[in-house]
Amino acid sequence: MFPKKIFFLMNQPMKRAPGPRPDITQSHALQAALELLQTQGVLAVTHAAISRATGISRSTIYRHWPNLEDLRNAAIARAATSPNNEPRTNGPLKTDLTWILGHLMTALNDTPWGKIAPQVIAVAATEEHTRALLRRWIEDRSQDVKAVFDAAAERGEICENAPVERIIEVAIGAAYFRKLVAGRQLDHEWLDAHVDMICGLAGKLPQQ
Amino acid sequence: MFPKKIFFLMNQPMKRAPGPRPDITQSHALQAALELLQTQGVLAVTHAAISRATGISRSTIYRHWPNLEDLRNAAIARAATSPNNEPRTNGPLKTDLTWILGHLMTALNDTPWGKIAPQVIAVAATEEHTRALLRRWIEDRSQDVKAVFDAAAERGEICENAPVERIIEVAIGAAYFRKLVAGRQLDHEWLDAHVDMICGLAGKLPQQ
DNA sequence: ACTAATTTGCAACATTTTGTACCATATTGG
DNA sequence: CCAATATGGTACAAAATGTTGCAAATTAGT
Repeated sequence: MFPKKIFFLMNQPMKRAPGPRPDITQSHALQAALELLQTQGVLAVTHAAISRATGISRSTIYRHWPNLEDLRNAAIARAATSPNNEPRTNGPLKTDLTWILGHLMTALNDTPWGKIAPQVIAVAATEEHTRALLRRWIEDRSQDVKAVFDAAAERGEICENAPVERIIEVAIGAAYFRKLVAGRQLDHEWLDAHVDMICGLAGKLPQQ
Repeated sequence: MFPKKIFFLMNQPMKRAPGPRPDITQSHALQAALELLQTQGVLAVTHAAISRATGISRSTIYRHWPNLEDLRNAAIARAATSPNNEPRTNGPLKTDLTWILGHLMTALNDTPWGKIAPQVIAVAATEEHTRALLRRWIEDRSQDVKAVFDAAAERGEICENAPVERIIEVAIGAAYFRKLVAGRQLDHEWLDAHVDMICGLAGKLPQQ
């Protein structure tokens, strides 16, 4: 509030700055966009559709996002907000991996991201911002897993020359593929077997 | 030609069956659709766009595919025609795997499928035919890899209780993820390391 | 060559989607 | 109460999306 007084002293007429009203609108509209994205794909995310779903007038939606691309990007950006799942790095590798990959499993099973990711990946092929967003998401998840491996290495639990980067790629990639491409289920049985597999990779395989 | 004579003998007036002209049109149009799909995504595949690209009149395109969904499905179906890459099952596991996963790599790097797959995966989320198509493609690739593993098992090269299904999922899934989601490159260096990794999984890992 | 069947291109039109402009009203901070 | 902004509504423009009817070109069979 105070900074406004500074402006008040300037010679410019300088609008007296009536605070913007709390934009429940934007939040409400994006929520609807998110649901459309999940249930009917990117193509369904439309100014008109959101207007119908929320009761907010079409012209208002246009004011917030002047064109389709902006609107869809906004919806996607909202969906891609990473849930910060702090990796645990105390226990043995297997325990830590189960924890962090369990989080990944949950994200794919029970959050909007799981349903939206395919759409995001497709849009990323032709749209710059979405590509950056996706890259960021992947990077974040990779870092989580890497932290686990680094800690394990510190404790001497894994082979020195294990190709950690590749192993991370496999650990995350297999989950993505199974769930999003092949359409198969991620459950605890899968998780246990997957973690075992990954642990096996890190422990042995002398690079040959 | 002869069967028509049979119809000629029937009492019905029965159209005299002038053969349809060779539909270069359909083929030409789909080719353009494919290119649009690759370069600009599903959204760009439009009757008007194809008309502009090919010179074929808009109404003709509409005659072949009465609406957008049909048109896009046709373009996708054309892209998803599997190149039948006969797996080799003679040599040692490592050699066979390099062969078949090399084919997968090539498909993702150098064929339309590599660029289109993300679009297909996204559409599959809401469209039945596309989902079936994708499922089929995955199934075909999995069978190729499975044939290699089965032969290796026959020769006693892999562990009895190795989780072959999961290993296949990892072998293919990692490639997909690396290329299509993470946007990283698939090259021979990657292939060699990947095959080593997969071989390691099949050979050891006594299930614990 | 002639005929019948079919495909194509063209133009005109209807409908929906997408986007813009303006104005009256409601809401907000001071 | 005032000034500034957000909203809702209507009207409109432009493009995308389909539809229809007709003349011309193409094709297979006779």
